[in-house]
Amino acid sequence: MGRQPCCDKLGVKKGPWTAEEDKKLINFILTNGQCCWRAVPKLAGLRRCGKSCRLRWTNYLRPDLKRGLLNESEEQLVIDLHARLGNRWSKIAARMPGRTDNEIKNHWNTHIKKKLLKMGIDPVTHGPLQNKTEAIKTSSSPEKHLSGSEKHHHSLPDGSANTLGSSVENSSFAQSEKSMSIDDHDTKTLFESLCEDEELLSHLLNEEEPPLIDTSAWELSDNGPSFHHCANNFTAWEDCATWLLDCQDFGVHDFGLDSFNDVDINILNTENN
DNA sequence: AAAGTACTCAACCGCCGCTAT
DNA sequence: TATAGCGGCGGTTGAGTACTT
Repeated sequence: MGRQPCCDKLGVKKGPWTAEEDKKLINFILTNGQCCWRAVPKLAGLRRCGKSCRLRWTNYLRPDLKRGLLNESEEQLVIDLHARLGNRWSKIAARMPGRTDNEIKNHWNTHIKKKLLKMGIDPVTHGPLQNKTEAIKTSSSPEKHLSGSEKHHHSLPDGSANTLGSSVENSSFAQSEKSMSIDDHDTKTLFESLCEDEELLSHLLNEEEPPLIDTSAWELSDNGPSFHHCANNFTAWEDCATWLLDCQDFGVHDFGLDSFNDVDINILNTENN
């Protein structure tokens, strides 16, 4: 015998989440932390599959998420990581604090892919386009067209490997520096440190599991509290929940935290009243 | 102003590796 | 050891929105 089914498929709600459902999920996770997702719907009083709850939380409700479009330097980082890792969006997202795999995947498909094609770069191989129409047809899944080491050292048509360094020198990155905001600068610093980190670089090139980004160093704003406990470690959820509730009193934006949108803030306000 | 088209992105689907039973 | 659920992942879909004609 195997395990018990994760959820009763009958009576499970699908489709967009309501504010009420979000509220229940947020409250539950802030109170109990991330436990087994299978149990979450029942315990939180949601008629959702555990999988759906996990997705909603990780892609939308998580307080450490950045919001808004990726800036130019983030885009460049995605392009570069994609050149190394292919469509492994979760791996790419792991190197971009505050961004989700889904978000990066969407952005790749809707913005970056087109941008690269426009620039005459094949989004699959990250080399010069040989045949634009062919590239468009096959751009969805790099790994399917590459095998073994090619996955990690996407060869250019001329046989030379597309290296991290070559992307740094890439003109679009240089251009992006000119119009860089403070946020851009932070990401650029991250990107540069990535390039300078020999150990990480070798991990990337060898497809080993790279050293995890030290999320303890994350600072969401100069003035506000950092997310030391919440970012990737949910063992201190009581602290996290307390801090989130504190945010209501001071105003979330005062902390430089735009992670919660208006709906989220309303939810917290309602809960507090 | 209305209709048609293109775009965006949240959410679902199905697969895979791991693991509990 | 076999079976089946869980968690996670990448691919895809479709409703809502923006833009164009």
